[in-house]
Amino acid sequence: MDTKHRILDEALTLFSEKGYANVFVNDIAERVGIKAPSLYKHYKNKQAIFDAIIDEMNSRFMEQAGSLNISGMDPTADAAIYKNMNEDSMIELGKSLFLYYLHDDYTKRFRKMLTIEQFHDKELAHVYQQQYFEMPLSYQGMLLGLMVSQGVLVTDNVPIMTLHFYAPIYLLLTVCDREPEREKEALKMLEEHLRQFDRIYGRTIA
Amino acid sequence: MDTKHRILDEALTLFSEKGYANVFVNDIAERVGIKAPSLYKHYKNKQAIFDAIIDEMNSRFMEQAGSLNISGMDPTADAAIYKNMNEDSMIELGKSLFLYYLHDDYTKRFRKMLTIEQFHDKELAHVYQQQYFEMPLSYQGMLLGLMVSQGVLVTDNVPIMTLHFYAPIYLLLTVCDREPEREKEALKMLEEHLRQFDRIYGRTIA
DNA sequence: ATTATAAGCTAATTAGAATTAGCCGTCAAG
DNA sequence: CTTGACGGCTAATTCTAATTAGCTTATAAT
Repeated sequence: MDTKHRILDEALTLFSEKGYANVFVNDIAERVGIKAPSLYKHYKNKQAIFDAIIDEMNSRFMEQAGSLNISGMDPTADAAIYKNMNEDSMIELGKSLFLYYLHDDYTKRFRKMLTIEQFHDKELAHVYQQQYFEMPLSYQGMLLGLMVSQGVLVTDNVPIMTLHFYAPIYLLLTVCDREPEREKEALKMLEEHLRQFDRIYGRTIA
Repeated sequence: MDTKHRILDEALTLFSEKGYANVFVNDIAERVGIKAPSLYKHYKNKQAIFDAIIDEMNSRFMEQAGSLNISGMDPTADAAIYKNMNEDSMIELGKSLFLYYLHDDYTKRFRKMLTIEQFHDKELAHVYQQQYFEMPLSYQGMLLGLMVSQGVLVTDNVPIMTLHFYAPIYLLLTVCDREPEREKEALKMLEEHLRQFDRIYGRTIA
């Protein structure tokens, strides 16, 4: 990774831990292993570093299509997989999804940074909203909707069912971001949540 | 309200909008209608203002016992009320609870501030966790648990049922904090969530 | 070989914000 | 009435952190 990217990388780490205003260009430079003024050979100023992070993130998200989605592939494929799954493998899938978003380094740091900075400007609030609300709900809604039309799940209100699927995941993710030592506990709740979700909306009741 | 409290009040407003580091003591003073150096007649320094806000909040929470609880009264009383309610009045109750936490000035500003500052130090993370996770889940869990033992609701896993009740409320609250103009939309989802929750766990299925 | 460019460094400079010094008026207690 | 605490003000002061200036080296293209 070249210096220019190292800067973004280290800056993101620091911003996600302390927030933009509490990170000094000096801190960033130190981590990268250069002196602060050298940063200016790569970026116009501190703000430009922040902006570049947002830009990079936007392009990553473009490729990715959906953030908190099931497999990262297209929903039709996901639904096909899901259809033939039993409860246990569904839980495994949910858990590995959760763990991916919890541990994937980039995703995680970016999420924490956005959490801190979301109130700074309207645009960031909107990015957050897209990433952790619109996109997961719409993608997962599509997926779960397919499963409903295939009779795997039963409901007359897919969006709310999707909310019931996703909201606990979101909540548990925020818990782990803030107190990583609760991960085990959160995973246990996640598992029970998925099991219960399956029982409520799944084949059994149908 | 005397100057000392006005300072806390205005500081909280500013901190909740921009975060501690982006607020200058000058901004606070201006809002209060005094000059910056005069602040130091009341508080040792900027950090002391922040600390005083946390302290005040802690004492408010002491009185309050539970944050995102049902009526703010004791759970036994709440459960008694809830038992004799129909779906519509339950939804009304849920909505007014949600709106209280969404609009109550102090609660709202404090929540936003904590959201921004939660990663600064371990202690704040813990306060956040208590307020928006432990307390609501334990209080509401007690309440819903009573309803289960009275046969109003049916489940074999009260904590998860509680998570299913609360997580969507929490998610919708964070949506409105970040984009207040979506309040209407969020309220509609809230209502559907409560209706669906009632159908899933409530009398009908029982 | 020469030169332009990229990327680093040290040493200022600038700018912004927190805090301190020190003065003044008010008012309540003695 | 007078004194001391309270709370306010203006004018420094200090600190910190971002940024700029200007020098140096390495390398790649001409």
